Amino acid sequence: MSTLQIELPDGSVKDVASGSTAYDLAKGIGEGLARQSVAARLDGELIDINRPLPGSGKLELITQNAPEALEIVRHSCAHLMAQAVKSLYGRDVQVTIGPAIENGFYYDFYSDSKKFSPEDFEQIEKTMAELAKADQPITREEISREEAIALFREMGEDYKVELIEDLGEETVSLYRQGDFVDLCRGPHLPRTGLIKSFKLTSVAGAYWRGDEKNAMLQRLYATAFQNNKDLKSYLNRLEEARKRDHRKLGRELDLFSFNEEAGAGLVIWHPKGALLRTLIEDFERREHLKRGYDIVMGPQILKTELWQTSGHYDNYRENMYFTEVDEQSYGIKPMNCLAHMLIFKSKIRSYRDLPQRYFELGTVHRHEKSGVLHGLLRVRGFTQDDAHILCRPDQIDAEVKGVMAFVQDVAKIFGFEYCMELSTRPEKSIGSDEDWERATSALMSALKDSGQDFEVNEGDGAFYGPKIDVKLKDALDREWQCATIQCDFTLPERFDLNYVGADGEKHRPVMLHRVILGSIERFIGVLIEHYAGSFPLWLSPVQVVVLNVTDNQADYAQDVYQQLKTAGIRADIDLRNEKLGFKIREAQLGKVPYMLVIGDREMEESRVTPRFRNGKNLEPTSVADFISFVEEEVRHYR
RNA sequence: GCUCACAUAGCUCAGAUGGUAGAGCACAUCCUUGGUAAGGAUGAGGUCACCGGUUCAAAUCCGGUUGUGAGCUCCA
Repeated sequence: MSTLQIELPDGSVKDVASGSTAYDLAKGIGEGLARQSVAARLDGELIDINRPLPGSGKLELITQNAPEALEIVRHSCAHLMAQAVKSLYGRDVQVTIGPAIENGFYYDFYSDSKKFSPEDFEQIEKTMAELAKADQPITREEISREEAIALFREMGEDYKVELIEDLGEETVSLYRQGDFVDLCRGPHLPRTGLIKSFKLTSVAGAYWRGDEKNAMLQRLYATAFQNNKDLKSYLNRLEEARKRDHRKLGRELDLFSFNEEAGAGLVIWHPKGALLRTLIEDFERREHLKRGYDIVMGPQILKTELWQTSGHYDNYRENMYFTEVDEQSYGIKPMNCLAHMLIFKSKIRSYRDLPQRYFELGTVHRHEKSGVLHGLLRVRGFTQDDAHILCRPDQIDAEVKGVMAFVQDVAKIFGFEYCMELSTRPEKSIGSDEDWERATSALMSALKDSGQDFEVNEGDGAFYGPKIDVKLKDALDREWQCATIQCDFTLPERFDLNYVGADGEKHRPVMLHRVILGSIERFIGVLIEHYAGSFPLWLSPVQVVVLNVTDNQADYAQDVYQQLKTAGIRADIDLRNEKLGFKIREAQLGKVPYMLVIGDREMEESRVTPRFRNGKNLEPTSVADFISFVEEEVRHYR
């Protein structure tokens, strides 16, 4: 029998007999290690702990608590769930696929008789627990493609048969536990007994292979962890996230609402929400003017012919709203670029005038599919902090970098973590290969120079050009695209934009579309969850509320309130005939940063006692000092 | 758009098997003048999302529409 040379992480090399498993090797080092190991990594590739080592190489044992083990636990748990479902429903349900995902795993089932509902979860979980407790060995085997097809066809698993047929491999691997067998690449845990902490979380529809033309499957979502403590802390985190859901906080803080009669996906901003939005918009105008942008404004509707010129009519029509008056069709704008093009075109431009940076808080309407609407994060009418930069090709680099610096400054002010992605040419697109190539490499080089890590999404660009996306995370760890920088060689062409170069000839400018916050609506949605509704002082719709202890201080409280209002501070006053504790509770629930408590003591000394929303009282202070304090905080975006 | 689920007072929710509705909070009035997260009493509020059907009778059963939620697909 031949031997394999296995190098361990400490650098030592062991000779093992061919046919040995990583488990055997671990056992040779120590019983405890063997028991703790759930898988191994041979030359970077994960393999089962009890699979004969396929060759010589560097071996690393993955122990139960290693981060890589979690994915294996979840994948094996997906099989366990499928086994439980099959044992409960037999041939009424067909298995398809079940991978591990970011916070757990899912398994898609097909059935025309069984409809899963959360009421089924308990029984499935119970069966899973029994199967786990039985500590069934999980074994791997390799069989030929024909044998596998015959096997799954015999079992009535049509989806598995289709998978194998499309796989194009001569042999496939199967995993068995008890009477359950699944087509799988692995790796898996050696025994079901290693699965200890799991919970089904939801059921939803999903298309077979993600294609809406295919059959609708039922997806059971679940999660699994290495121990109950981790599972519990994950479930708590979900609970916390639900508490800061912007849809819930939006109602509780009276920021905005939606109305069935007005229409889905159309935000109705209440006074406090509209004020918050105004604060953000004012911030945006200041920041843009500071950075050399010009504020412009375009109309809400433009003739349909113009949308044909731009290509939107051909590529984006199904998302647009149209209206007709006096036999003239108009498109309600889904993007702001058209008017900006017309501004550029309104006179002859010299190369010396470039770049032109047109900024607009542009309200757009897009007919999003009904099923995708989601609070403020996905709506049909929204306002973008949109700008179009028209520049010479040699200016692209500097402009893209300028935008990225802008994004970074703003993300810092709001305290967001973000990640960047580069999206390349999609199938449905306009423009020449050369233009796409040029635009893509311009964005790529700006990204590389910025030193930011980024991912590349092939084929995910806009139809008119490649883009850099910046994504922020919401409370449920979902990523939302906010900032985006899109390079566009096409629209200037279509609109025949040009400028006079140093050589006296006409040249084509390049256009950059970019947003910093993206949609103000979406940004505010993410912002609400980010701050859990407790906005920093500079953004709080109500910054200060004046609270009197008894009617006796009403006049003085009014006077304080007036001083605050005069100083431009967003103040409220609560003179109601209620106890101080009650007023504080209300201000607290309203997440007002500062409460100014005024009783007889304060009145006599012409002072106020500020209370911060974390419950801490500040020293009694004069109104003038408090005002300067607030102004200083606001100046620093705190 | 697709799958599944849901829609009862401003909000959060009760209302087996069909017999025209209830709680807490919020709101109003009165009492209470109380120093850091809920003082007390009384009262007002709903054509049970909308349209149609079954039935002697529908919040309850059926169909459709609208809206919402979880996903899928698609996007700021």
